[in-house]
Amino acid sequence: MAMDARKFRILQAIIDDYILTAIPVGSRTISKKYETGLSSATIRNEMSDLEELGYLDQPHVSAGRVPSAKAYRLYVDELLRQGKIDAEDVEGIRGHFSDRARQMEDVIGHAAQVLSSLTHYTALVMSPKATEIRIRNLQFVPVSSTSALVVIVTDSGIMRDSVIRVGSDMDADALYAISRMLTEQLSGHTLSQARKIIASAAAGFERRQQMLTGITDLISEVEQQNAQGKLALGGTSNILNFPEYSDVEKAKNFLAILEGKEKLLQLLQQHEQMAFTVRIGPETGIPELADCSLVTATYRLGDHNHGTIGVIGPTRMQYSHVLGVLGAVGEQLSNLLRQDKE
Amino acid sequence: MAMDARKFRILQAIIDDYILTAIPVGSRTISKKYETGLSSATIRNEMSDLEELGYLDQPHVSAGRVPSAKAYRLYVDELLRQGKIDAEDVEGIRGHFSDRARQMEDVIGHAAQVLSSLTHYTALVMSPKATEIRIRNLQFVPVSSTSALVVIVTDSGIMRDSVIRVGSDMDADALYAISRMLTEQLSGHTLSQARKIIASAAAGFERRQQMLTGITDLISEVEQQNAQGKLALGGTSNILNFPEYSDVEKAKNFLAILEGKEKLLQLLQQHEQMAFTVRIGPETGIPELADCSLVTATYRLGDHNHGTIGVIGPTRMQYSHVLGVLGAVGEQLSNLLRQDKE
DNA sequence: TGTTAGCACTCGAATGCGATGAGTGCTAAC
DNA sequence: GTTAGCACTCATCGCATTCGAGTGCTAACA
Repeated sequence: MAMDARKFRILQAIIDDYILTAIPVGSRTISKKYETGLSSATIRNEMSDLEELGYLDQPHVSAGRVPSAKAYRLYVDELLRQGKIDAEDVEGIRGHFSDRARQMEDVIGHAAQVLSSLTHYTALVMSPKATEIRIRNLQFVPVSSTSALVVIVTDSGIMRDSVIRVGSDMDADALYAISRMLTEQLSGHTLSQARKIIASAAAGFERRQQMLTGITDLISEVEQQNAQGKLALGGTSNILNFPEYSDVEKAKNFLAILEGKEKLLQLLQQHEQMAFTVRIGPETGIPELADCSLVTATYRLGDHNHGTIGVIGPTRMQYSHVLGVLGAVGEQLSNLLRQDKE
Repeated sequence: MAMDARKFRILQAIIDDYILTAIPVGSRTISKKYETGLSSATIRNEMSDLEELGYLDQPHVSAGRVPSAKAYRLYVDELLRQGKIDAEDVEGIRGHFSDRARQMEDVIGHAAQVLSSLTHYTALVMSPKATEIRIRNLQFVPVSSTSALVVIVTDSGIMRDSVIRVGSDMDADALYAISRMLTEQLSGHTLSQARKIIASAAAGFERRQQMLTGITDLISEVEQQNAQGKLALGGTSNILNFPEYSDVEKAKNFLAILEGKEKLLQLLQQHEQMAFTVRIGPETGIPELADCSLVTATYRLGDHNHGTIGVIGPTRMQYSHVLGVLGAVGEQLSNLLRQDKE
């Protein structure tokens, strides 16, 4: 016995129904609500087969059937193969982004909000992660007589600043001169190259030791932050809208995972650079998310930089809709950031 | 009939017990667990009086009594009056803060984590809010040929940056010259003064219109952000550990309030500059937090700046402990930031 | 050979009911 | 003023019962 077209149609109907209602679906429901020209008895036989094939589970004998992770996998693969993704009103989504949000951080936070309100699931937005960042400019801004703010601008448009101590003999003009010199030296180099350059130059400037280590520290920080990206969440409490999380214990575990962002970052990083990634239940590799699915998409920012947006919800997720929204939001985000860079 | 010393002692015992167990406390419990030399019958009479006075509620006739908001208020006022606040191991807390966290944002996020893990409630940390900020330095950093990053440093040490467009005729040196000029003009002035100065100067520089509005926009943004402060949360899912929030519907409302931070900010702002503020249940003014309490404390950063830290939990909160932790963390935070400024 | 009607069977969820016991309020005695 | 005693209340628990959605199987049908 193998999977045939009819079995597949019935399975789809079951999944569609279960996604909508979250209650185990019986043979009669399928034969009535979905116009298969088949009686409940026939459906029953097919369902029995589908269960044997591992696509359906039965919570208990007198309940209907529930799709298994394997079933969702098949379902999603088919969606992706056919490109059957809900077309989203891109213009409508653009409206949500109308505000000028300047700081990268605001942008990703905002995107997470939009994404969660459009999908009603929990949204994740990770800031772009560059594979190769080059320094464009480095500048000191006087803060007090003995400290200055170092600002680094990179070609991915990411800026980062930090206060360091400088000698008390450095006035604004001296700082500017150093800024120019360092920019000239470092511009166009990657972060790790820049670190080496400073380290080798340090030999000649014992007096400026503290200042130089401040700069290398900052560069490391930029590298580090960039390596793992910043993560913004939206709609964390949305999960409580779903009956599968009406159990407080489960909800707590879920929320705890969201709070300790490490695992999420790990999860988001291990995806290939595919347009869409769908991880269903056990595929997430996190026991606490065993009955959740994670759908992610990438957006681009220039050639070397890409960020990730995603949605976490129950396995019976409205995949088609979510994929559509992710696609549209990702596109908007790419556009927005492109404009922003200019 | 009025409140006398014995009634008060009994009320305290009831509150203590209820804070610990979360189950309505009966007369027998009090007469046995707490060494009042009184029988349950006497306690019963007193409890009846306390109920009449509005300090106790009775969920139903055959259950014990539960303290009312009014009772907690009395209890907390007494704690504060007597200074009966759990001494906290300040050294231990300092250990949590050992990492050098440079950006203000990291600091407040970190503080929220520490606070929530020490109290097991949900923690709020608001960044310092200055009543009067003066500009210390304003500088442009070239980003591309037509855009630059404006960095504003204020006397409260807060920096904010934003990208603005500049004419293509502005090279690094020209930008530096303008930076110097503007810094000279604006340094020492408050943000609103600075806005006016720029506006009046704009008349002579029609060509630089775009650039100048960019700057005033940024100043407004700093003002705005500063007026309401940044808010970090910690331990949002902690609330689910308490039986009063085992009802998913209530938990959802609570978490939704946390997510839409506006109401929280409002709440945190309306406190006087007192060492501690305790708002119990209805006193929060937010229906969704009707059975929560909010305890806040302030920390200082220089003379004009103060930030707020706080904890939200069920009304039966371990007030004494929370007040102790808030005091200690606030102190640590003040120290940390003082060092940071130097 | 595939489909369907019919029917017995299963088992979770809902309902009803009495027992239990924690806790109260009241009264009367100390 | 305090306390022992007692009747009373009412949420909770355990248990039996009913209800019904859904199944699997068999036999008849196209």
